[in-house]
Amino acid sequence: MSKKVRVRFAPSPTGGLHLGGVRTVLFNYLFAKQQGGDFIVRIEDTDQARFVAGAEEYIFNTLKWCGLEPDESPVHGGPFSPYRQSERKASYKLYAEQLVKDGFAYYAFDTPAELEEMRSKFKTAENPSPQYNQSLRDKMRNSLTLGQQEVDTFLAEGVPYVIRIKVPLDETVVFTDMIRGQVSFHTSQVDDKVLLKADGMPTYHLAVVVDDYLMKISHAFRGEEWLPSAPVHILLWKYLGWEADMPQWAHLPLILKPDGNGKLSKRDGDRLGFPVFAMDWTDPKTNETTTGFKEHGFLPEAFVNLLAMLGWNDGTDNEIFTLDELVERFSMERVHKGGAKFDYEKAKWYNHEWIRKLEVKSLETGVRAEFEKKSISITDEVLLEKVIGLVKDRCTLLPDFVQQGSFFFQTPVTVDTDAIKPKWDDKKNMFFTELIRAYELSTLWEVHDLEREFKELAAANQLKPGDLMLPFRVMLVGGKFGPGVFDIAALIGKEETIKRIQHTMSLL
RNA sequence: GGCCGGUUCGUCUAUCGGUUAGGACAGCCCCCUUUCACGGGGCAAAGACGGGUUCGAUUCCCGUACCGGCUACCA
Repeated sequence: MSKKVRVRFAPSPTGGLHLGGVRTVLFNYLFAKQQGGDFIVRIEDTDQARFVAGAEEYIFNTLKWCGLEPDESPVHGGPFSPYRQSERKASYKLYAEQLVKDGFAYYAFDTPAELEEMRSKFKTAENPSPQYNQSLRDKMRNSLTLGQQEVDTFLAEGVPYVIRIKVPLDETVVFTDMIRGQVSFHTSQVDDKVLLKADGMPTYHLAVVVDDYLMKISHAFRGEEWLPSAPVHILLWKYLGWEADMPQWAHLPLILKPDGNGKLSKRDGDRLGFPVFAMDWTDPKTNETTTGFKEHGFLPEAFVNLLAMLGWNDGTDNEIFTLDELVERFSMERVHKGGAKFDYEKAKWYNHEWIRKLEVKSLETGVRAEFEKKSISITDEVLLEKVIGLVKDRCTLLPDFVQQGSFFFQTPVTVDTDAIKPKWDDKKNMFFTELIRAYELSTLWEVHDLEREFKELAAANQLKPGDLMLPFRVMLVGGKFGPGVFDIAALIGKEETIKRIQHTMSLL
């Protein structure tokens, strides 16, 4: 029996969850579920300075909306508690000290000013950013250059220090990435990364390795931006003596800006007018709100679907998948290596397809919420369902339902009489006056009866129905839009239809 | 600058050495629709460049170019 699959998503609560982040969760989830394994969410809140209150809750709300509920997490519990790194703080220090004892790491007492000085001193045109590495560490104040006694004194006196990994001089770190195949780095290019910060918190490098080991993580998926630090992590797995338990790595391609270059950032959304976060996120520090896909009127099914297709496909022409279908079809082998530019038009297309695909019942809650946002309360459940069924094919985003359907629930506030006036004459006036009378007497109020009566009356008045339908439409909905006119009349009822005709005629 | 990664229509992509290089979004045209849409049909649109390997390269190898990532006591 093979080792159980355990995949973790490890967000840091420093803000909202953007597209790339949610896609990483998605792929973690898909792989875990497909393999019958566990999907774990661990919170990496080691960065005190950037930690934002409320961000953790936001992350779990997002996961919930997307339907990606974890098996283990700080809020769901699990056998490897705690799942917050801030609550695991004590153990990281032990492992860091163990590494020092074994000669794989060292104490460094350099102050930020000294580091700054080193960087400017060794900065050259060829090397614009000197690293704290094999050659430079001999010139700094650390337990490699200082005498044992001095180090002990510093430690005893509480002089601030960090623990850095001692990267070997001349080795090649080779590993297999599930997406990229064999990747190798020469250690001369890897710097002595800080493992334990002066505040006693671990850096991501130490924490991710320790936690993945302790939580028995079998597969580690993360964004491609982590590829360069992979050798540090692999060295750590080795130095901690856990090499046999090292997870399989997979570095996911990045999601890029639609225009220009670079990875997609939240600023791009504001700039280009589309959401980049899953849900609205208001940063309590700056009070700035970044809009989300949810609030833009995307369905979670569509959001998950479009994210999955940004970097993966099943090899067929099929582009529409449910979450369950994705779990079934997903394969790491088919995840792309290259980054993908985000295309908002295509994203909207996915939502349109999902609105068409979903049944009226499943759309009801979302549509009702859109109407409520516009202060249109809906009391007639049956009418709502009929309206959704009638207009859903012409809606791309949820707010479109209001545009396409508000006039079913309330009399249009404004009527675009300018669209009628130029061609309005006595003959038409007479026709509509007669139409009101005919409809008043009508006992049947069905679509085809309404249409038949309308056309018969038009013929009797020697008018072309085509010239009359536009005015009729404007009278009923207020403008040149909406589904079939007789469908509308049938749904809003006799009384309301007549009322709207009369009202508009009084304006002409 | 260095290291690592990537490169097929404008965009997302299919292609397991032999194809008229396929699909989708966007664009354009036509049809449907007595509104606006939806929908249907069609058009246009791609293998970065240069070398190899091979009977044959989009596909494999090398180089160049371009793009991206990283180069913090951030993740």
